[in-house]
Amino acid sequence: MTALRDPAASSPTPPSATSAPAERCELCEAFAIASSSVRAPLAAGEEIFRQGARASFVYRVLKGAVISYRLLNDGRRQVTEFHVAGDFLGLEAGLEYRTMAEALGGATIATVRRADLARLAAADSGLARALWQMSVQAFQRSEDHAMILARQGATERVVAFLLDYADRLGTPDIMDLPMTRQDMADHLGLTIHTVSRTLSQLQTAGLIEARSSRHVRLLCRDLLERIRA
Amino acid sequence: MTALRDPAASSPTPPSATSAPAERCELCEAFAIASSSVRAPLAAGEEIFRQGARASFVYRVLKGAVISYRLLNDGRRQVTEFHVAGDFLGLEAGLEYRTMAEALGGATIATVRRADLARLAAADSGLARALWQMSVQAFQRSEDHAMILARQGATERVVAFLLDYADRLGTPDIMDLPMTRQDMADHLGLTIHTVSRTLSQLQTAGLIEARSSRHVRLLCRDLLERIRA
DNA sequence: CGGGGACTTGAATCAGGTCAACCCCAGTGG
DNA sequence: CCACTGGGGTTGACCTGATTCAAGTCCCCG
Repeated sequence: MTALRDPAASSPTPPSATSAPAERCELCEAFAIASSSVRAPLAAGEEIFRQGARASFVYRVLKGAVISYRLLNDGRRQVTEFHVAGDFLGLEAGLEYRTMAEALGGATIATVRRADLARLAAADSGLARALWQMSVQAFQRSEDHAMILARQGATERVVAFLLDYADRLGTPDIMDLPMTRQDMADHLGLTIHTVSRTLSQLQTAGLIEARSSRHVRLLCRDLLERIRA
Repeated sequence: MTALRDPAASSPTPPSATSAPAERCELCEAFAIASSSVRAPLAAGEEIFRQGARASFVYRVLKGAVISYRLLNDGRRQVTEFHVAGDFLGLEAGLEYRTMAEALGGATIATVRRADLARLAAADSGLARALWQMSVQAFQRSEDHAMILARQGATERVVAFLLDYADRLGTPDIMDLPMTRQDMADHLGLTIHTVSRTLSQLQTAGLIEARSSRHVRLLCRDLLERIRA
């Protein structure tokens, strides 16, 4: 299915991208050891993998951001995660990818064959453990998210999203939001209208400042933290 | 919070419980090999482990059911999962348990030291893989649940719960619900009232039959499946 | 300049929460 | 044996907050 774009697209990008944090290094090493290729920057909306396709590759975001979402049979979609530089994708899949993944903004990603990773893991119990930990982390993130969806109101959801996203970016006070309001809404279980309204209210309340609709500044982090509960 | 009740309550139960399904056998074997102990049947509400405690053990439900939930700082709780015979608990934890776990009805559980499991897994890449797969499954269940919480209405949530629970029990048409309405509500992100009302509506619609409040019969599985979307 | 997509905002609507009353039943103690 | 109590459950009336419907604005790009 997935029209994987020409895999050896060349364009020899400098191997050291700016921002990728240095943790999770068992896996980073594996990415270095296994025949990893770096794809040219992807255009916004460009597909990385497709829900239901055989999960043959694992990816890492080097630059930019990636959205992953599931398509429901009734046509709606649920955005399960936004991935930023340093994050891995596709690790938690079984045989098939359970989500679609596509680039937001001009993302750059690295690719590793799942089979290569599995081969390395069979020999290296440390790597196996690291892979396991990645899934545990994904699970815990998902549970945290479920908790927000189950019990929190619109304001809490939006604030939780902003704080969480900021944290993953290294807690900048001002940040760029590469996703649309619709993407946020589909992530938070709200409508685009409610998200928009809520952001407006946060701004008039003086908690955030929106220089433009995609550019937000967090003003009172402590107050925001308190809203998150 | 909940006082731990006398741990060695005795009452030597027959070791072969009825229902535990035979899949996931790498892990079952590990349970057999590692110094596994079987606890006497637990009374309803009896604590298995506590949120925040060091995760030294992994458990398997042999009989009955177990509820696990998280306590929020504002005092509310989110029920993350109901575990039935055959299910494992505590595998997906990091260093500490992220949830409370306690027995519903008279559950029997087996216990294995985490350290023993880790030791076995370091030597046996098949077991390591099985452990990893368990976390992946937990993750996927959590994501499915998040999807329901994000987008579905009360009816869909309750129906999804009934069908899912029935599936885990081996898809019986009639089943016993060992949890309270409050437990269901805290799992589904609803109030006890809405759960109760919804069940009543499902009954008057002829989709289920409630012999008593804890005893439900699913009448039109196909219709119910359709509601689940 | 004109068109379209992303975003915002107001008014009406409705699903689920809140408040409150009530039932049912198992224990318990007089 | 029965009255009392308390927890679980059901149900109605009302209220609130998010969705829906419907305009509108902003801005990028041709």
